[in-house]
Amino acid sequence: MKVTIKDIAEKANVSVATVSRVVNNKSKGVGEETRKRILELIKEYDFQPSAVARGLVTKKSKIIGLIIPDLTNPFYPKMTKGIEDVAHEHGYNIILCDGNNSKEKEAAYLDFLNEHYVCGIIYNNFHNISDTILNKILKSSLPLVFIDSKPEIKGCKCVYLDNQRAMYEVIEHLLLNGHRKIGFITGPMDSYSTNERYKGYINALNDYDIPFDSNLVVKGDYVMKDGYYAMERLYNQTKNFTAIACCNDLMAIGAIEKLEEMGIKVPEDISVVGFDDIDIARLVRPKLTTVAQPIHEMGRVAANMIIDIIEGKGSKVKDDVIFEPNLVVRDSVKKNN
Amino acid sequence: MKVTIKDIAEKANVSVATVSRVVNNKSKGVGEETRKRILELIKEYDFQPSAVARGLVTKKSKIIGLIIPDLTNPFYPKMTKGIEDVAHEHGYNIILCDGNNSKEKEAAYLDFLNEHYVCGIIYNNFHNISDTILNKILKSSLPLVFIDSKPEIKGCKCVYLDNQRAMYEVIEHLLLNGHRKIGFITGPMDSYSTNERYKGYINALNDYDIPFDSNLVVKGDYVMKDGYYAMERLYNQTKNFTAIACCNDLMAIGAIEKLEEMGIKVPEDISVVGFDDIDIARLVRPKLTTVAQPIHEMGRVAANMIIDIIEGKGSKVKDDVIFEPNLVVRDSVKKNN
DNA sequence: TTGAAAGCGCTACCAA
DNA sequence: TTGGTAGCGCTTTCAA
Repeated sequence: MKVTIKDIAEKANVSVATVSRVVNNKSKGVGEETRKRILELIKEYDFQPSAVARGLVTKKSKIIGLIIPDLTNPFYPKMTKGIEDVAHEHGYNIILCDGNNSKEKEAAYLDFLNEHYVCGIIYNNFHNISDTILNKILKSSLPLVFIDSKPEIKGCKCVYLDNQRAMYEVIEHLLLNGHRKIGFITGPMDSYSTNERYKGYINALNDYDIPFDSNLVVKGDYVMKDGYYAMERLYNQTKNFTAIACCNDLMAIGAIEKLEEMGIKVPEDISVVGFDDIDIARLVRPKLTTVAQPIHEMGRVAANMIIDIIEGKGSKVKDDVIFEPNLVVRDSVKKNN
Repeated sequence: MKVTIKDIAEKANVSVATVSRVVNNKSKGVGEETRKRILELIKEYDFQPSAVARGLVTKKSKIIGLIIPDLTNPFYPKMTKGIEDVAHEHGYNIILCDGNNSKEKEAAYLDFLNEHYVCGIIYNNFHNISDTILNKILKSSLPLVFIDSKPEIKGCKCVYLDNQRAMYEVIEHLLLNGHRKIGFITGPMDSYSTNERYKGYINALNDYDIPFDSNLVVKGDYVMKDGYYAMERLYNQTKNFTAIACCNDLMAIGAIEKLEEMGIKVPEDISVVGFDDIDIARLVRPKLTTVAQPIHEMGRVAANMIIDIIEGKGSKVKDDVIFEPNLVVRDSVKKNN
């Protein structure tokens, strides 16, 4: 049987109110003598206050909900670590929800978190915010910070990378290395970051007077296998390219796998660039040229934001925190000039 | 303002008890007419019952706590996915706690979970169970399943790999390929799996009449960086080896990185074997020979076990479920004979 | 079929 | 400095 505050109160011959006071470290209102006695009892009986009962009264908790698209993409664990680090520094815990790349599951998790008195949500939505989800968000008065995306909700707090510029730099890098026909493997087209990256691709092409060719663009899904199949589809559509930019590293690696299987050498025959700079990027051969996101730091910032909002310091929190990309040049791009 | 069961009851002109009945799908005790009306109101006002209040009464929840050592080791996300899959099929949610390779944090999480009425815990302890933690476990009456370890607690439920045999097969493979001086990079020596793997190493050596040389054994910590430094230390101790077995893939990859940096070729000069068969293993060059754990399946089994226990079918749950390893031969071992 | 009411473990307010 | 107590939102038992 679990020991409750009432048990401790009885043993100590005081009221539950008094025990509550020492449990919550209210400095005043408890005599030194009494406090000591209660503290001892708490230790002796290993009393742990029920967070549930407490939550029912206070409507608060020290739990932050975190929704991410896919745990098995190393990008997200890294982000999660950043969030967890500062959360812990401030005494908060994280409940991690893996949306499994599914809109429905994300929505279900949103409900779940709302039912459980988390004190805030950090939301890394994979797809654009659907009406269902938007509705849930607007209805809920929970503090909310978006990470790795910028939904079109006025006044919402977001931390994200300048994705457009990032992809622009990738394409520019390819261009400057003499590539003219550049394939592009996207993410899901209804995702914010994919769209931004796509714009970066288009803009760079425009700025360098390269005609856009829709045959060079093929849709992917951010997982490795999909990079493999996207590569296959691209190759069936056209063989007229010397480089491919991918919307993430996982797909780039999948694409390279396919290319190798077809006897095509990277980067000698085809150059490939990734996105994210996950650990694997520097471990595969050729080492993957990619663009790094300061993802751990982004996690830290998001966590600080949500905690500020939770603790009533929301006014000093900026709406948008935008991070700059960092092109990491390795060995998967050939100099063509 | 959040709408409560009381609000719905008022709008529907019934008692909260009746609303509660329809919310909980109690088939009998509510008139068809009433039920319909309430259901509509619930939809209209988007009523979500408070899991917290409910938990306070029932002392149950649909949340399973999961403690893992380190999210950034791809092994654990994979396991987590397996667990989550089954959990979701049964209407349970996972609250994921990343112990960050720290005993203290694990202990803190154990407390955290106990305070929050999770209905069960799946625990992947990194280090051996300390007395503090053992105490917490014994005191708590929560259903508990250990995964990826077998603590010495009588009657505890565990699912794990036959680690000893797995490493035996690794060493045997090396031996059969003509290696006689085999280095060994361990995990933390107070971890169950490390110890078992170490025994496997020793046993194989014995069975093949290879003298044990303590200079060939060096301690690691299961992270990539540590493989790198372990390799360095090993090399400083002795240069008299042709192969190295590592207690996980991450360290194997770190070790290879160090070897390459020193101008030593894998596998031509030194052979390296990993453990776990995470995705990266087949992506690095040379492709890593390693031993696969059916980790997703292990997660599924653990989840099924805990749910069975939670739902009172604990008697049909076996104490131990042991999985067999699967040696995956790739390109990181040289034939020396 | 329905309602009234107790009570889950705690916090917070008011009174002593 | 302390205690009494209402009430958080729900489930559950008993009675109607």
